[in-house]
Amino acid sequence: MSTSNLLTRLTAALPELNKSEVKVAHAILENPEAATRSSIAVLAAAASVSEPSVNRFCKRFGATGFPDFKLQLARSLVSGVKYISRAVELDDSIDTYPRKLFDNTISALMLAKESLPLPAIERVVNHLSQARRIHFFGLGTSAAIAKDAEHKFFRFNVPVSSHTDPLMQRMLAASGGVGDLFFCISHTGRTQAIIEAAELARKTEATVVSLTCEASPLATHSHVVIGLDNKENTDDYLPMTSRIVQLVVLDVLAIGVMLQRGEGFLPHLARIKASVKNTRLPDDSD
Amino acid sequence: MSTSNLLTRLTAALPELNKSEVKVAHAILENPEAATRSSIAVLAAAASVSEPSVNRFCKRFGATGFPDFKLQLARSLVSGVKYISRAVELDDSIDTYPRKLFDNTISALMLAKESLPLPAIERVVNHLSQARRIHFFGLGTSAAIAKDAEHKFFRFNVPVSSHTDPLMQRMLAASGGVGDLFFCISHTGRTQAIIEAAELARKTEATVVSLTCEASPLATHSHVVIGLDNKENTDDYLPMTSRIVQLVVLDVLAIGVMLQRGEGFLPHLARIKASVKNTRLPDDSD
DNA sequence: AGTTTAATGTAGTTTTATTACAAAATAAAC
DNA sequence: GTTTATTTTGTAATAAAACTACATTAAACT
Repeated sequence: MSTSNLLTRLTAALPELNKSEVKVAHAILENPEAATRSSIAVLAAAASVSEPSVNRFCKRFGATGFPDFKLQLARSLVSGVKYISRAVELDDSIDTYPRKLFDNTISALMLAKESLPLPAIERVVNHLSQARRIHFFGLGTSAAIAKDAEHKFFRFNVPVSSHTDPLMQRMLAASGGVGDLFFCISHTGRTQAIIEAAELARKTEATVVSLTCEASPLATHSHVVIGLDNKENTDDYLPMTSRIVQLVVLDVLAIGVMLQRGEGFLPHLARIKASVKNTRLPDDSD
Repeated sequence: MSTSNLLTRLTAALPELNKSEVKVAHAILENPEAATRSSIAVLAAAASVSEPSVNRFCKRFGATGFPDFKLQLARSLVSGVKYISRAVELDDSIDTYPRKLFDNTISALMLAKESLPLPAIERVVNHLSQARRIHFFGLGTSAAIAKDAEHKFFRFNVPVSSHTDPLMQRMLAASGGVGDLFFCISHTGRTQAIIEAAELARKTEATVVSLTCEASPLATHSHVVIGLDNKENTDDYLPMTSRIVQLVVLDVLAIGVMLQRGEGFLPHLARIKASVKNTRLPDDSD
């Protein structure tokens, strides 16, 4: 049984559906709660399609029929994610847009979880734990992600740096050698500065890894690619969900490296954590 | 509608039911999952009662009929596994830990969504959109969050900066005036350097806002606090889910400001987006 | 035991869902 | 640009499921 949220799947599949199926999907997304209580006739009318179209729609999504589909839908709604794909509107209020945003992020994560490129992740974890130096490259929004990655990976006893200056990136890339790992982060995979840095690094003995969108120019210049197919609405002006997914993927990589280090490594992490204690006021719980 | 679990109600009501109703209840409790997928005929047979008995049973429990009852039952069955938090273990493999991590992040977001401090968010949005200068302060992991916030808020036509240097933070804080907004980010709310910066800023005419954990020292030094009660296991050595929640809250704030600016502001965002285009390779979709 | 009341089942009706097939629309080939 | 194949959608008939009215049985009380 699929563990992912049915509403998420519905939204994700939207572009691959035919006309009447899209109508049905919209009718359901419009008011999922009501859909669980409607008969097939009512829903068909709401979507202005025939009843068999609704039935076919249900089967397409793995249900045995309409009643079974309603059941799955009801289950999905319990998880609390109701505002799938419903973009924030200009007339949204404080009572709606915060939850919508959380829901959108949650469903982006659910979707990403289903299509995680595990083999690529595994290979990158191996590269990361064997690297003698790690360089995180990112520009724009990805700069913050690179910075975050630096903060996480320095704990693994490897020299780590993050760079947002294209010149710096080029120079470092050109001087890469065996054991150097260049980790390029780009939402689009089309940012020229990053691509050029990756190209330069590829001419050396260094390893080039990228976290970007599948089948992009950056991807072709990398040894290993963690491809996240990004359905984010780029009309939204503010990059949001894609960034969160990337951050969680970096968390996954960090945990992967930690697990490779094994139990013997935990005291080291504990020491790092203890080192921060002095900078904090005492806590009742500690 | 009753929020309590249907299965619990079923068990509780058991002694007050008639013979055939008890049979039905037992048949359902025997295998609730199967019951949600059975027809009234199948369930009646399983309980060795007539179909109308099953129907009456359903109505007795507040349902409009058998299908509605099944829906409620399906809902009850998932509610138990709502916020599963599965810790990563040392013997986890590539097939388990990435999904666990995503699940943990997802449930952290679901949890946060339920207890969003909406009034505080609203007030902070007002402060942000009225501010003449915004300064994001963060140290350690929160430094990356501050950087991310900077990237998001500079789009609103306000001077924004993020600072990770405690000295810089103190100097800026001390020289704050009317219209200055100091936004302090700290997971624990106990990092001394940040608290001191907040104290300094409070002595000026500036506004101090913090995104931190409720009832912490930093919180007491702020005009407005967005408090996220953080259940993150700090034994995990790597800060993860709390950070994501903070980022999404910042997304919420950014959207909030955007909504206040209204429709007339969208062209401005479009211009910023267009300005990045030249740095990218052409895309087939554009 | 007889009567009343409640509980359960039977059979028929209505609603709901599915299937088989035909019409329409779209895409491909000539 | 027409014809042919393919896909998509709808119509109508069928089957399944749920519900209702009523009959029957069982239990409770006089």
